[in-house]
Amino acid sequence: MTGGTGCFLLFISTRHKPQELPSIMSQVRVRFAPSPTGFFHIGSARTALFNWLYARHTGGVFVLRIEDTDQARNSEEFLNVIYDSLTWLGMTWDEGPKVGGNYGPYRQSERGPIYKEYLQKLIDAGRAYEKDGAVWFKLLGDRSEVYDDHRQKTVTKVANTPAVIDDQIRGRVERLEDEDFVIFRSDGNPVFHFVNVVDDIAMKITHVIRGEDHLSNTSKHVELFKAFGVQPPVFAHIPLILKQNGPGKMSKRDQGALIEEYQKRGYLPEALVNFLSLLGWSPKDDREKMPIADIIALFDFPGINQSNARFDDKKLAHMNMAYLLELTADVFVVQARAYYEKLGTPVAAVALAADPVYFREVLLISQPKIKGLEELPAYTAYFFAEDFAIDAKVRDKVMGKGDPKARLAELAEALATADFSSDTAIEETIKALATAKGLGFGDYQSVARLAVSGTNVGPSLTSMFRVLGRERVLASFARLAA
RNA sequence: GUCCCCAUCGUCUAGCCCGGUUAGGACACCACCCUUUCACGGUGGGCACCGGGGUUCGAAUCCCCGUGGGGACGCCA
Repeated sequence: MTGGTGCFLLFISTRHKPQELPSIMSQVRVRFAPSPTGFFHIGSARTALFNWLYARHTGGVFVLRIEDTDQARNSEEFLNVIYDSLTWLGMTWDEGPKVGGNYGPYRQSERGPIYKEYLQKLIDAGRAYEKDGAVWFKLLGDRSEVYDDHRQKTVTKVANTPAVIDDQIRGRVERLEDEDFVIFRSDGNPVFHFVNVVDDIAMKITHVIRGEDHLSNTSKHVELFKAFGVQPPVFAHIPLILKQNGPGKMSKRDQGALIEEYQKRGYLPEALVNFLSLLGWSPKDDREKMPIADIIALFDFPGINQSNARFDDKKLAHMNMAYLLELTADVFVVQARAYYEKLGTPVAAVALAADPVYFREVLLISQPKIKGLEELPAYTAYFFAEDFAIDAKVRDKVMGKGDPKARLAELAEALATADFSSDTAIEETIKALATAKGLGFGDYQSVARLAVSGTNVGPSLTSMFRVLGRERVLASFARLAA
């Protein structure tokens, strides 16, 4: 699924005119560089997605790099969550852990010698010095002492080296002053700013697409690139995702923030990806639900917004329903069974133990009615239990109007000899009965539905009858009448 | 506090760059239609250019200032 060529890219990829785009003639190389310090959340997934989409759009390479330089905060568990979530969402990486590549290793904890080598370059150039046991990067320019209210101490600002970022989304961003910063900790481990830049150089990254929270780091990174004598990559700082309620950006602790939660709840990855792609990006026409191939074809920097987007779980649920609705019967059943298997609850176990053909029918008559797979167990529970509960409120309402017991008796008589082989056959039976009695379908429906399901919502009544079969339908009638 | 980014319905957004639109779509909400409940679908409705100054015949659109929102300010990433 390749999109434009290098030439095409030059033409369309700029909001502001870039001076020189590095590596513009060669293949695009982007990277997603998560740190395994917490569960994989919506914001990370969206950053990964935009990188992945850009790689696929340009026919470039999507690199996965693990930024695990902070030994104290990393864990293998979180690493696996990252792999699993990316895979589940369909974002396969071309280079990185598990798949390899020419610029490995792809875990920073394994790249010590490379960092030492690059550090030596800075030392040789007189751009690194030691202080308090750590190694600092030395900025060029006029230095002045300033009292910092936030940190409540005097700091040294370095000016006269305006770092210019030519951002694909923000335009030209300039920073007049900065401070020297640590690149190697006193424990000998390198720090984010340093490894991030070194690896982008070593891995020949051409475009850095990341959250806007990194925009204020970028001047530091640009200075580092310059110190190494390397043209910085193209930067694209994408808007952040704000939490649904309350102030601030979405974080791992927020409701609905974790990708694995959606996986557990049976959301379709295609729906989640489609929804995520629309958070901060627009195809500019009125299309929203789109196959991934179309998103890839249309995705590019000019379509990315500058303002932050607030997460909306209702819209995600709607997107999920739209995808669910168009699954073929076979795929839907496979997905639903997988969901039940992972669920592992008693209710799920009962359903899975039932006759597969029966289970399949139950699923299929429910498919057009539900918003998500997670509704299924409660929605269909009565299909798998003889003694399902009767909703008291619904019963009082239904049984309090007209003569429902008489209707039930009439319907039982008619169904005793009726054809149960198809929905239409059952429908004809009920309609004939209603006509004969001078009544409507609705007069029989509510009480019959209450009898077979214990509630007032569910699949089409005739479908339920067909799937349940005559015996169970009549038994439930008798139970309600008793 | 300092620095940086941003600003169209409640929310996601189109329109802004290249001033003239009944400011469009989607989610959510309301009503009606369809209908065998509930959904789906259809039709219609309410709902927005943050404020103030400019520039201009004319500003959602260009400029400035406010205000508001977001981010960064770690030997975290």
